[in-house]
Amino acid sequence: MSILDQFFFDRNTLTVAQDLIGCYVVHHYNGHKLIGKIVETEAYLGLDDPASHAYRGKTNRNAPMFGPVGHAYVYLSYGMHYCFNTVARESSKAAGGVLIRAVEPIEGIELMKENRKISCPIRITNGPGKFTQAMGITMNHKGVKLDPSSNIYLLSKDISQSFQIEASRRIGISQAQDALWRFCEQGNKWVSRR
DNA sequence: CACCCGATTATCT
DNA sequence: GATAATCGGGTGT
Repeated sequence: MSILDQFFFDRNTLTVAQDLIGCYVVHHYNGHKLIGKIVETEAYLGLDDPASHAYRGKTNRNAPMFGPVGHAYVYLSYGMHYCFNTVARESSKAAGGVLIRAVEPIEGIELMKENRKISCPIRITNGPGKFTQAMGITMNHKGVKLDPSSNIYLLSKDISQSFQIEASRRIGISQAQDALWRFCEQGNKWVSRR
């Protein structure tokens, strides 16, 4: 497995969103190593995607989506939950990112459970605000480079693993609802809805 | 399982 | 004042 670098993220946002399925989020956190396998993503484009935070241009909130690829865009959702995106787009585009919607816990599950303060095991990481809370991702990560020097980074998928990717409509949006820009590992029980 | 609703705050109208 | 890339607890079927 190798660290995903700028060359991985410097591609079409939809391509990256699909390629991220099966890859790993690693967070070195309070002396622990937390790892989750990505099982669900959504692509958000730039000025051409009405559902994207970047649609109306650059603001203080969405600035990372217009910044260098391979960095994190974290925002506060509904006043209480953090959502984590990787900035990804081809160089001709102004903005773009991939929302990580769900991961499968791989390492550090006990700490993830503590962070979530919830008993139902499947609900630890099966949603965009759930997995960030489980893995200790906060607004402190907004704009940081995804690299071991930042304590948060992504690893490539295990090529010995085989799975199908399913495309569907993005969840929770009121604009551009027909685009099939949500990608899930088919049949994985950690996907946010079944 | 389905639907309903309150929590809580940055951003936009 | 309304909305939002959400979540969990409640009630009813």
